[in-house]
Amino acid sequence: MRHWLMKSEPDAFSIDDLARVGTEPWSGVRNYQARNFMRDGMRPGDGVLFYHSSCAEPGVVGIAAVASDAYPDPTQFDRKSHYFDPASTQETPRWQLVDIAFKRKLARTITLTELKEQPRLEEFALLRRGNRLSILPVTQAQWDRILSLE
DNA sequence: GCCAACGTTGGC
DNA sequence: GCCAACGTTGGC
Repeated sequence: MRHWLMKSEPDAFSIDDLARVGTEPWSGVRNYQARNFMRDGMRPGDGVLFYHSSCAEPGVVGIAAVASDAYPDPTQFDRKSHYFDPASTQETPRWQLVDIAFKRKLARTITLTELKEQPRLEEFALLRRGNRLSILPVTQAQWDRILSLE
């Protein structure tokens, strides 16, 4: 089993939203590297750190799990969607997604500030300079270390 | 709101 | 294939 971190802006979709709906198709990813992680890397059951970005207190707020294999993101075909991609066709869809299932909310937010203070997390992709990827791989050691802070 | 760091686009 | 311009992300 692999582990991942997935970012979401809480104003758009928060850990509480995920708790409410239970399972959510992770639509709208329009970055090839992030898509490739979903398409080629993720398997049902993989653990996901749910991260709030672009907010007052950025950090890891909950645990989720990959709940499906990758399949075409329907929003790419929807002309009314913000994520519509005119270059994508039903025959050769460009964008894929996976379903994400709520597991639990953390007792508290493990903040980005705290993560930066951890010497053993220097290699963590989230903390790398200029990182903007919305989906990142997390090693078992990083996963354990981050959750030990809870 | 600012700005650094990227990714993408499109002219050539 | 290069690269400038532009758009986006995301912390602060």
